[in-house]
Amino acid sequence: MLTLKYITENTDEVIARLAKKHFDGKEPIGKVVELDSKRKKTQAQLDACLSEINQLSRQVGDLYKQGKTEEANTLKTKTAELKEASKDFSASMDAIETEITDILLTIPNMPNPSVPEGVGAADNIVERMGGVIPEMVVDALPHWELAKKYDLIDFELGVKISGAGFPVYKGQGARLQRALINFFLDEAREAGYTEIMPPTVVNAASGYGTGQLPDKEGQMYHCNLDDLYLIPTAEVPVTNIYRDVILTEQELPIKNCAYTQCFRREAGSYGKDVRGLNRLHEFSKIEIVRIDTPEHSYQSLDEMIAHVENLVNKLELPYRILRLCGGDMSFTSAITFDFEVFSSAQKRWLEVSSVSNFESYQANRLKCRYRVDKKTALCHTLNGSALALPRIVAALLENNQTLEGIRIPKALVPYTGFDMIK
RNA sequence: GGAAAGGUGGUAGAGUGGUCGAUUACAGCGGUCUUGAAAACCGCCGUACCGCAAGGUACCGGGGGUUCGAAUCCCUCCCUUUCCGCCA
Repeated sequence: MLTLKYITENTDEVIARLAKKHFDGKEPIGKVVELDSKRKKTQAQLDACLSEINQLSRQVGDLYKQGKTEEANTLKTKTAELKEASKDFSASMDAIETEITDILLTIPNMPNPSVPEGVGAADNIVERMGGVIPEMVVDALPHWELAKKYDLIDFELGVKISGAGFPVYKGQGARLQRALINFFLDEAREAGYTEIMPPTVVNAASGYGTGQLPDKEGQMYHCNLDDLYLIPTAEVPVTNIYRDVILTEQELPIKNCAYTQCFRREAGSYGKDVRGLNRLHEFSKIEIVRIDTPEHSYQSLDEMIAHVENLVNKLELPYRILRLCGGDMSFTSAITFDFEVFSSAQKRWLEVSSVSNFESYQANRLKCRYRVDKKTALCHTLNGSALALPRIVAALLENNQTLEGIRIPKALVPYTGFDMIK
C-alpha cells in the first residue's frame, strides 16, 4: 500500500497519478487525509493523558516508599478518571487507524510516469519484437495434438488423478520440463541470482505481505485444516523472506531466483483460452526477485528485462515485449512489462513473463526497509517470471514441429539430452 | 498424536510488581594507539508515532484482565524447541 505520509504530503499528485489506473482517488484520499489529522490530534490527547498517569504513578510509588500512605491513597483516586479518558482516546485511536488502513488497502499503486494511458490490453505498447515467426508445415498441429501424438503430456490422465488443469507429463515431455527448469536456473545463477528453494505452502501473514490477501483470496488454494495457502508464484515465499527486515545498503540489490510449482484456482476463467497448456491450475515457474534502493530499482528492472529477453532469444522463440498501459496493470504494480511468445499453430501471442517494479508499495506492507544514514527507508521490490514453463512448452512444440519430429533448440539440448522429439 | 519447557533488542542471555526500553557479553559503527593489522582502551549502537524543538507516547509472541503502576501476576490464543510415538 501507499504510505500515509506520501499521501498527506502529495495529495493532489497522488490523485492525478492514480487516474491513469482509472482509479478515482478523490474521495478515499480526501478521507484518509482528514482521518490522518484526526489521528494526530487524538494521539496528542492520548499521549498527554498517559503521560499524566505515568507521572502520578511515579509519585504514588515515591509516597509509599516514604511511608506517606494516606497521601498516596488520595493521589490514587485521581488516576481513575484519567484512565477512563485514556481508554476512550485509545479506542478512537484504534478505530481511526483501522479505518485508515482499510482505505489504504483499497488504493492501488501509482503508475510510473512512463506508463502509457489506456484501458485494456489493446492499449499496451509494443516495446520491441524479436525472433522469427517460423514458416509452418502444412496442417501444423496445436501443442495439445502434438502432446498426444508424441505422448508427451496426458491431460485426461491428469483429470483422473486431480482434475482439469493438472496435466501429467511423460517421457520426453517430462524430461523437457526438467531441462527447462535447469536451464532457467543456470541462466539465473550466471546472471548473479541466488537460488532459493522455498516452501510452496505459506501462512496468511505471507499472503498479506505480498498482497495476494485479502484481494485475491479466491485465486489461491487454501488448506483449511492448517490455514495455509498453496503459493500462486514463488514471489510470495521469496519476497516474504524480507518481511519485517531492515537491510543495510551494502546488501542491496538482493537478487534471488527460485523454481517452484505454482498453484492457481483460476476461478471463472474457462473457454478456448484454457485449451492445453494455455492456462493450468498447477505449473512450473522460475521467478526472479529483487530488492533494491529507490535510486537503483529502475536499473534493476532493465536488467531483469534483459535477462528474460536473453532467455527467449536462446530458446529461439519469436517474442514481443509489451509496456502495459495503466488500465491493464495489476493493482500493486508501478510498471509492468509483459513478454509474449508467438505460438505458431494456435497463431496466438502467449504471455510467458511479467516483469514489474512495485516500488515501495509492496515493501510498505512487508515492512521491508533499509538503513540510510541513521534512518530507515522502504526498499523497492521487483519480480519477474524467468520463465513460466507451460506456454514456453506450447510455443516450442508448435513452432519447431517438422515432418520428422519436434526440434529442440540448441541451447536446450545439453539439458534434454536429445535434439528431436520423435 | 502424547508429554514437558520456552517465547525479551542483530545474536547470545539477565531481569518475578515501581526511574526497565530494559543488566551484560558478542557482533556492528566511530575514535585513541600502530608503518599497517591485531590486541587494549574510550564512545555510539532497537523500532514506530506525535511535536518546530525541548520532549512525550507505545512496543519484552498476539489479545484481554488485575493494579496508582506490569517484561514481571492472572486468563486466553498463537508459535517454537526437546523427548516419546508414527513416518518420507
